[in-house]
Amino acid sequence: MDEQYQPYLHLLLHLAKNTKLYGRRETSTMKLAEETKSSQQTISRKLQEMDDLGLIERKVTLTGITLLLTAAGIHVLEDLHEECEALFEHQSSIEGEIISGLGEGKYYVRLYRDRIQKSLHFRPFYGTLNIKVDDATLRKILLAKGKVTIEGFKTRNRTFGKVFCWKTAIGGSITGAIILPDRSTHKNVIEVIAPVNIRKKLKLENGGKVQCRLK
Amino acid sequence: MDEQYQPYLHLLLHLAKNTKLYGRRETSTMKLAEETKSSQQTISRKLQEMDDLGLIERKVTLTGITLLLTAAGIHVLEDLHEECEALFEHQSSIEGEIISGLGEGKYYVRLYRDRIQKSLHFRPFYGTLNIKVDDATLRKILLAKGKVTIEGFKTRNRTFGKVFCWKTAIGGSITGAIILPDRSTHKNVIEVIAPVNIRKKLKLENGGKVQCRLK
DNA sequence: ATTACTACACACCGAGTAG
DNA sequence: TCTACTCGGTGTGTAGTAA
Repeated sequence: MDEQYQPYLHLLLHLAKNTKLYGRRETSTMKLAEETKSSQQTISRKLQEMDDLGLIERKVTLTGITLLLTAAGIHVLEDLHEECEALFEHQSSIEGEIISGLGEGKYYVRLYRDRIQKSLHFRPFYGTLNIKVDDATLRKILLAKGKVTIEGFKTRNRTFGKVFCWKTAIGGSITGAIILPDRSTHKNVIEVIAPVNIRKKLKLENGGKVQCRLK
Repeated sequence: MDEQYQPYLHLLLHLAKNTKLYGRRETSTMKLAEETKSSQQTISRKLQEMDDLGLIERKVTLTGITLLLTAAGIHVLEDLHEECEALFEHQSSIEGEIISGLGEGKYYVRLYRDRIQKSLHFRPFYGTLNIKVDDATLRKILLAKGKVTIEGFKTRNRTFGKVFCWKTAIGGSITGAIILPDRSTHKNVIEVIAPVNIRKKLKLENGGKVQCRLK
C-alpha cells in the first residue's frame, strides 16, 4: 500500500462499493458525508484532492457530483487487495513435527468419545497424533474460525475440563480435528484425532513433518 | 473498514507482514520508522495508540520492542480483506445482451485472421457475436488485465487500425476472445470471436443474455 | 438545492532531548 | 543504545457562508 493514499482509503473504498468499481455514480457531498460519517466540507475537499491525485474523475453538476474511479484509483485498491491476499494466503495451513505421545491422549479420547462424536460427527480412533508447532502456528489455530467447544464434565472422583476442536484435513486426505484442552499441560503441542489411526494410515514417524489444513 | 483505524492501516499492514499475522517480532521503533518511511517518534506514538486501541501487544525491552498482533488487530485486517474480496469478486464476469451484427465483423475477422491466430492462438470462425454491455462493463473490460494488442496494417487502398483482445470463456464453455477496435464505431457493443460459431453452438438468439468470463 | 471558500480549532508529525 | 516526552510547525476537520 502506498502510504500517501492512507487518508483517502476509507472514502475510496466507499466509492468503490458505490460504483461497483467501474461504474459512475451521481451523488452529492452531503450524501457521502452522511454515509461516511464526516462533514460535507471534508468530503468536498477530499474529493478534490483525490481528483488531483488522479484517483477519481469528478464532475460537478447542478444537483451534486458525478464520480468515477480512474484506473489509478482502482489500482490502489487492487494493490491493497493483493497485500491482503498475501497475508491470508496460508491462513488455513498448519505444519509441525510429529512427536511421540505419552499415551495420555488415548485415555482422554476414550473418555470424551461420545462428546466428540456429538460435536464433530465422527467416532474417533483411540489414539492421538501429537504435533509440535511453533508459537505463531499455535496462535493461528487458537484464533481460527470454526472452533468447536466440547464442554467439560464431572465424575465422582474428578473434573474434566473443556476441550476446543477445529475440523482439519490431515496430510491432505484424512478428515479429523485438532484438539486442545482448555488448560493444556504441554505447550506448543497439538493433538490430532480422526476416525482412523492417522499415524498408521499415513505411515508417519516421530520427527517427521506433517501438514494439516483447517476447515 | 472502521474509519477509526485508517491512520494505523499502513503500519498495521506492515506489522502483519513482518509477523506473518500470528508471530511475534522483536524490532525497534527506529527500524520500523525506516521501513515505513516515517519518524521514530511517530512510530513510537502510533504503536502506543495501537496498543491502547487493542490492535497490538507491545513489550518494551532493553534493545527495542517486541510486537504481536492481537485478535482485534488481525480482525481489522480480515475485515479489510473481505471488503476487497467483495469488490473484486465479480471482477472477471461480463454480461450483456446479444444483438444482431451487421455482417461487418465477418469481413474484418477474415482480414485479421492470421494476426488473430498468431496473437490468440486459435483460428477464428468468420463471424462475431455482438454483445451490448453497459458503460461499467465496458470500462471493466478496457481496464482488465491480459489485454492483447493486434497491431494495425495498411493495404494499398486503406489503413486498418489496431484491435485489442481479451481471452474469454463464453457461456462457461467456449474459449474465445472479446475484441474491441482501437477506434470503435458502435458504442457499448463488444464483439466476441471463437474457433467455432458461438451463436449456433450455444443456441443464442438476439435479445438473450450471455455471460463471459475474462481470463 | 448544490459546491467549496475562509477561518479556526484541534490533531498530527517530527526535531530535540530526557530518562 | 533504546523509548517516549515536550513543543512548534503543519495538516486536517468542520462551522459559517458565498456563489
